[in-house]
Amino acid sequence: MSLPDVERGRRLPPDERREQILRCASELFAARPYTEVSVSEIARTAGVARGLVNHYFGDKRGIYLEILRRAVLLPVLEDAVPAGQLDGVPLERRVELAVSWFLDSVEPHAASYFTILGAGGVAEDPEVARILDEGDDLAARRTLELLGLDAERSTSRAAVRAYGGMAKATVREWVRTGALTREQAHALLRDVLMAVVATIEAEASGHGSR
Amino acid sequence: MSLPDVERGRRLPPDERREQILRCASELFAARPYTEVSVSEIARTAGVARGLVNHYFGDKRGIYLEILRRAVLLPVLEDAVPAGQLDGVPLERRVELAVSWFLDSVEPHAASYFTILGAGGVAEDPEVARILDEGDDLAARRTLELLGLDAERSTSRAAVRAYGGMAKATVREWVRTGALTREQAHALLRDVLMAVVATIEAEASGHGSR
DNA sequence: AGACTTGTTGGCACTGCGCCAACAAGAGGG
DNA sequence: CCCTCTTGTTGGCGCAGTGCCAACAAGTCT
Repeated sequence: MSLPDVERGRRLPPDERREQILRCASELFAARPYTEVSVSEIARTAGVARGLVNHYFGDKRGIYLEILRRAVLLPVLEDAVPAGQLDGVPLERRVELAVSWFLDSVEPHAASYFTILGAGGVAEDPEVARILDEGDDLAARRTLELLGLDAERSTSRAAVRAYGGMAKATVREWVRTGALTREQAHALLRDVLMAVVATIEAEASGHGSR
Repeated sequence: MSLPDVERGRRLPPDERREQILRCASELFAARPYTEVSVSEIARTAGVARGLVNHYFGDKRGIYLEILRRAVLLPVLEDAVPAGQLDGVPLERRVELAVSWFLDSVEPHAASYFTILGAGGVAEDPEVARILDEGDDLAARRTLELLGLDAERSTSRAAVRAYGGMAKATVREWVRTGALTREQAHALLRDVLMAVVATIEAEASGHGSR
């Protein structure tokens, strides 16, 4: 499992060391919930003294937050669909694209994603909530842009953020439970996103206010 | 905040004592996340020795699980709509009822609910996951029954469980963030549930298999 | 009132965390 | 090539929180 500790005491440039510890910790947090991963274990895995982890991240929570931040933003940021070449594309096709994009980008990390997010312990921490919200909001903006809707309307974003809750739950049903196939998950998310768009547009035109 | 410790050492029948500790712990867990609540604090609040909490619940996780179980099942079990008197009611009206029922039953506990559950809604502890799944599945069954659909089709339940993810997220946008009004939340959930029903029915008739 | 049941207590041993003073790896000047 | 200075790194200390258990005593039964 662990090699005979590659060269203890070896000096590394701070960035590298930081990154190395972060990688090790990331794997551990992806495999086991927050409380069951000890700082000692992170240090041991990284071949480093316990104190060094605290030195770089201050706090166990600190290193967790950094990992969480990456895990949340990573699927959002990677290969977003270029918004330029979508001018003539009809709404229904855009919805299809949004769903496919989401399922594709989530699939590889899905397993570990839930473990990191689950975090039985610190789930409610306001800082954690902030990071999660940030990720959800960014994803909502991307989605609205891809759909050609106004990403600045706060109620629209709220609706899409809420939709995000279903998107995650659907992935869960697909990847974890296996209760849905990818095709079923896709169909469900597609149909529902169409309904969300319809509701958003009704809200926007019908009541007219921001 | 805390009274001058009502009668220490007083003997109570196990059920009562257990219930009392549970109530105190429940309030604490509703106000602050798991890690930040100590067994000592639970004991102090209940006016009881630390050891007694362990005696009744074995384990800090043990008492948390019991509270979680209640928090998850409570909104599901309370005043479910009597399924008998729904024979002539059209689907759209049933959907309205389902959404109202959900929002009504969740509203009072919403604030503490999210603290106990945590932000993401997905916990990693297998036991925690089991409890959450159980609650979601029960809610999905109730919803399907209320809608007059087959609650035994596993894909239907999966779809409604996924919808539950959006329902929770929507409540979050309404109660916590304030980004949606109750009316907007209602409209959104109603329209989306209609779409989910449509997808379920298409899946059920179109591909026909269980 | 005495003895017995059992709800209750408080301290012990252990684990994991954050901190910090001392250490030494490696670069740079003489 | 050695000495020095910077700073990445170490390991142990004190503390907090947990689970356990043997002693204790409240209340009951005879």
